[in-house]
Amino acid sequence: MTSVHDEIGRLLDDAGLRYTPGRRALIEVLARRGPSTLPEILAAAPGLTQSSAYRHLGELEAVGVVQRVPTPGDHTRVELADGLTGHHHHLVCDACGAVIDVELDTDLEAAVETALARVAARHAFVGERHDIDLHGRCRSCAPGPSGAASPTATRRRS
Amino acid sequence: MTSVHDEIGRLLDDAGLRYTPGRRALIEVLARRGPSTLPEILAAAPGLTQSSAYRHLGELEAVGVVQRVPTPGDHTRVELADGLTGHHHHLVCDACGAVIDVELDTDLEAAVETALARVAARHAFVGERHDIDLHGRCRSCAPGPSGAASPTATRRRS
DNA sequence: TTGCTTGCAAATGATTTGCACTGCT
DNA sequence: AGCAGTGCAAATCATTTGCAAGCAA
Repeated sequence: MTSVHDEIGRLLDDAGLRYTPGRRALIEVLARRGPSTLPEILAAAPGLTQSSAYRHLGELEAVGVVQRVPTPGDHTRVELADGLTGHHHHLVCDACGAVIDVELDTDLEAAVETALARVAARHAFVGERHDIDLHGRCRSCAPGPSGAASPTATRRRS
Repeated sequence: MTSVHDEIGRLLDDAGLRYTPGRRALIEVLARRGPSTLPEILAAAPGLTQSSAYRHLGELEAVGVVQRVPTPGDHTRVELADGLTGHHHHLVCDACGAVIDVELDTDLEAAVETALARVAARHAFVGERHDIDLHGRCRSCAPGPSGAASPTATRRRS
């Protein structure tokens, strides 16, 4: 596989940036764990500094390699951009902040796309990308049987 | 109209809170302007203090009267909860942060709901509420003819 | 060498909170 | 009296940024 790395390398290069080991480490963490917060990224990538990680995310977002995932909680969550991983949506746990990637039926996507285009036009709004996410409780945070275990944390300051 | 205010008053009362003029002012601003940031709320509601406004939003959110709207930018945007205004979605301008409320076709909503329920089940996820939003450029921020005017501001720190 | 990288420490700025006081009930 | 509301000022904490040193082209 001419893997995603080549693609990323090219995107960075086009912007006059280098695909350094630091950035690569960050990307690999995102590829491995999916939507993550900065603390999570730092924990998964020993050697990365907080400031550098933030800086990298900013650059990578600008270049279109990573994108923010809207979630509750104090930390911004980021993931590899749709363009690299394929279009998908999210199941967001409002209790622990966890995010699960999911894909929807093509026909449905098309229907949503069409409907949004219609309302957008009505407001002279130029649409670029749609988000669809389901908020609720993940397996670990849901009440009842299954996992009454400990949520992965990440709540608001209380 | 037994207006939304009664409903809100009841919700607050159930939580042992009072529907004070300060809270009412905040609600009225949201009802009037739709999704707003705290600075916008303060500007529209003379007499409200920043700390009180933040506190009110926290309580009102907990009681289910207001909800956060996921948007880019530094300030959290809030609006009256779906339960009070009717289910709707958003057109989010990534340039100025403006948010426009829109409603989608009932059939489409149902289809999305069904599809999400299916994937949620697959992940033992308990869904509660779905969000659908279209990101792009609002009339004022879109390039080209129409309004090459000044965006309503509100960007990231740059 | 010229410019992109980065670590460290200091700065920013949105949001939260402690405390004291006012006002319902 | 007893508890909720609220302003003010101080505290927090995620995120950003200045600066100086390291490295690749």
